[in-house]
Amino acid sequence: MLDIKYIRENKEAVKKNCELRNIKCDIDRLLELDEKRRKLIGEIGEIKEKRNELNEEMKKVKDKKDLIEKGKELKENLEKLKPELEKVEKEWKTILWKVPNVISDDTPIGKDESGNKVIRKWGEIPKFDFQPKEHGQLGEELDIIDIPRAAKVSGSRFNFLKNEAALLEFALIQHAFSILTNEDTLKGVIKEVGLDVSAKSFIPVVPPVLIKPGPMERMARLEPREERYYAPADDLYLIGSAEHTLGAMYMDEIIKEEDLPMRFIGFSTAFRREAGSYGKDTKGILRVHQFDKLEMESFCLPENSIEEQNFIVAIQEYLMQSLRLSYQVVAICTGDLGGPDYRQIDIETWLPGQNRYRETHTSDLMNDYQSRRLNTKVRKKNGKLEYVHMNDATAFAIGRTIIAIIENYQQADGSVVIPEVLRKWMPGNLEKIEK
RNA sequence: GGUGGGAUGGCUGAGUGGACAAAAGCGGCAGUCUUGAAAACUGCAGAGUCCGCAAGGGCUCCGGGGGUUCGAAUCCCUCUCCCACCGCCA
Repeated sequence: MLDIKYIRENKEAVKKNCELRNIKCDIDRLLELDEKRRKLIGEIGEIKEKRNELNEEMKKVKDKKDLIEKGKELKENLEKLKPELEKVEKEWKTILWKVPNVISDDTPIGKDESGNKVIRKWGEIPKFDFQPKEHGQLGEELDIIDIPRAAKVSGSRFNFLKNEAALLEFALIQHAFSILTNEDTLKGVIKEVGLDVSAKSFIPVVPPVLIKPGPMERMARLEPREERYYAPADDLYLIGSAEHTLGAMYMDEIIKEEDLPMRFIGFSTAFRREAGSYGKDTKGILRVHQFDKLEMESFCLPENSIEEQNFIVAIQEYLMQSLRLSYQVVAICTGDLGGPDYRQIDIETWLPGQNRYRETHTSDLMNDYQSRRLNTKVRKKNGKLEYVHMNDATAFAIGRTIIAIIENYQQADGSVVIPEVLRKWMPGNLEKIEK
């Protein structure tokens, strides 16, 4: 959420920001409620002040009868105002939590995803001297992806990853962990793109995949609720990304400045209901209810957060380059940005089976939007407290990365070559997936 | 699932109806001493929110919510989490 003081002082800018982002938010109503709220807080404060004075007197006096009467009267007045404040505050908070984040200067203005801007491309679009197949077909022919049987036992949009596909998943995990936990490798990445950030390595984590509604809401990730799997018997949600539990890890905590940046690389399954995406990407495993993902989460000082995101994107690119997959880096425009985002950058990877780029990575810079809700702060060296800035980003969405590998590395004979860097993580240094 | 014990500031921990924003210790910051550091000594230090240009002042906060009372860290109810033991279990 935004600082209410900021909204008070920048009413028009906040309104315009909502418009740019296609998010409906009644800012006038919010400020009207804000005024009421402050007035009530003042009135209640005055009554309580009187009550406290009365209590002081009470200690000195022997005959307390009159004072107790006075106290009762104050109590009555107080009881009248309390529910009023509660009501106002509830609506106030509901609107306040809906107000989207401000945006970075370099976020493109646009209505919808058509306004997104390609910032750069890497790699050649591969040319085949045969008709390249889609991953679904390849997966079936090679007996590495089984969708029909998954449909039988779990329903649509599920899959069994088998044989080399299952092994590829673990190879990708090992590959990513070996890079992100190695400070020297990270130093190399920083040097190559000329950034000025710490090379501190990422802490590997396997986080919980169920989360309580409170922390989920404070991550600004509970909505859209219809997108979440929910276990009512225990009042828990299944996470849609490791970000949800990783980001909430330090809620209600104060981090020391010298411990920042704090970087995590989490591995977890991600669960998505994909409500409202009927008929979209129904072939293959591009859009599924359950997939495994490696996710980066970073907490840093406010002044470093843009550079931190640039670093994170550089890591994403390094990972994709290591697999020799062609991609484009896309700056997401105002109309397509997630509500909590200050700046969002996606990576889209070339999929020969679809003959186009598809999203494989996203990188969200939230600034203090989440940390203000989560109450995650940093104690600066001068003793002052500030909200930390938070970044989250995909390292590998494993399903989609496997799609990219098998489609880009397919051969005329229907086999798939395994990217060189992954072979050492495959049993027997496997080079090729064959029928 | 059962029984018992807990949750107090950055940390440890005292506090069982008005004296308590809360002892003490550790840690932090500043100073004295020192060539410098350590030690010792002295002093300063919670967070949130509201009013105010500011100086300053008010209110709230002792795990969360509710209640009793003129008044609650303290009494009652409830929830959550933690610890110990038992049971079950990968």
